[in-house]
Amino acid sequence: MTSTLRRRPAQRRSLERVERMLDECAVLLDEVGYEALTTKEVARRAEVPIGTFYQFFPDKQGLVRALARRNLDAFLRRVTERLSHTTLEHWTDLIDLAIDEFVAMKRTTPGFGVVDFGEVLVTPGGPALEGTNRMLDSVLENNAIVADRLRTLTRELLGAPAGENLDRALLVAVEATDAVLKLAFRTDPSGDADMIAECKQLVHRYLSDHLP
Amino acid sequence: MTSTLRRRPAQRRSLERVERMLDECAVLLDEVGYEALTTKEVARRAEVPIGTFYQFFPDKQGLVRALARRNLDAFLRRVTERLSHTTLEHWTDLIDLAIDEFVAMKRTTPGFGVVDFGEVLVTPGGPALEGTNRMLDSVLENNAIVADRLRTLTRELLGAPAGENLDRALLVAVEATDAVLKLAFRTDPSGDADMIAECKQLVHRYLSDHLP
DNA sequence: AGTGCTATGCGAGTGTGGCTCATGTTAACT
DNA sequence: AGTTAACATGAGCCACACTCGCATAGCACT
Repeated sequence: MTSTLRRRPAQRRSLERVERMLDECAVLLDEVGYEALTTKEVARRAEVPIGTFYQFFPDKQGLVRALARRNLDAFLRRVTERLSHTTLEHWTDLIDLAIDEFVAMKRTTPGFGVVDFGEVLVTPGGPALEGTNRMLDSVLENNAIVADRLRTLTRELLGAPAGENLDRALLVAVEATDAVLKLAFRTDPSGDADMIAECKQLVHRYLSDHLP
Repeated sequence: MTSTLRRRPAQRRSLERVERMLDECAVLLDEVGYEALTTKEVARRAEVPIGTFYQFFPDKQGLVRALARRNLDAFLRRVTERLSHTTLEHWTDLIDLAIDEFVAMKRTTPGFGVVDFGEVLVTPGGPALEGTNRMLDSVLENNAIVADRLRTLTRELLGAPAGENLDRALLVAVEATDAVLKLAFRTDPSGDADMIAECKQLVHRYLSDHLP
């Protein structure tokens, strides 16, 4: 995939700028939501001229996509980090750990409540004429990345099981988890605890068909 | 809830116009997606002046929300219709029937692939300043309506079971189903059959904790 | 230090879309 | 026929996404 950025920031200054823009994008998303987010305001808050903004991001969606990507990286890093301090008894522990980490990020990482890994919006541009929307593709890909990582971890944990169906099952599980957790946070802005528990239950039940 | 329409069309002409606008909105969604959809174009295709458009719909989101609502009504009607021709053996048959009908609508109803019951987008406007987004609320509500209907049907089918947990469980199930089916249609525009099967499996497993 | 040359920084300006509102038209009732 | 209220209309307003041509900074070589 071609990078989500137009120009990859080479020098320190540019790199900081890109980070600042992503930071401000995140807090603005929390403040006003995706639709009301304006590139001008992001640029203004990050103290970057609008022209420069467009040197790095192809468009508004590109900005949000880049943020989603950063969120994904952070998530995987945090999960890996916690795994290095923990010994898992059962594959269900892995699931629970991942869900807990996701929930923690929902609560603390700015903007994560709105975009997490990318599913803010919005539309597959059908057989569209032009400018078809890459957003959903990126969700697909991002959730697929999570699923892939989980598969690897599961393999490591359990020796070497897994028909090819496991891949699909994990993807389904990730997608379902994503949706239910979103529901949990819509129901209760701090994350409905009962629903989070239900989410774990859902995934455990489902995956027990595919794992020991 | 206050109606999604500004003015309820009283006369025949107005009613037809509103229907036409929703129809054109649906096909446009398929053609260009949500972001690229313009109110001007919807109005133009429906042969309705833009001013009149805004007599009925509060804004672009209101239009899409109204379409989502119409989709929901159609879905419930179709499910009810099919139920009247079928005798269910088990509650799983109900689930399967609902899923099949949803899939059928994804395949045939214009715009349904993009908005179904409303989750096109987009954002909860945080503690936003103004114009906070009602879209997600409407998803919440719409999926809750589906869940509620399913609960009633289940009660009828099984006599009278069900702790209060069943309500939550059904909501979770609907949300998860929605997400997985979306995945199935992203993976394969005509609806990945294996994934649809997995979806049923997911829900069966999960709900078997709450139903006999 | 000076001269050319490329990469990067910049923000006024352009096109377009969402939405309004002043005015025209029809219906409803007396 | 006359009065009034409801409805219809589209030119125009404002704000936003995004561009483009000029300015500046960095660098290489003399």
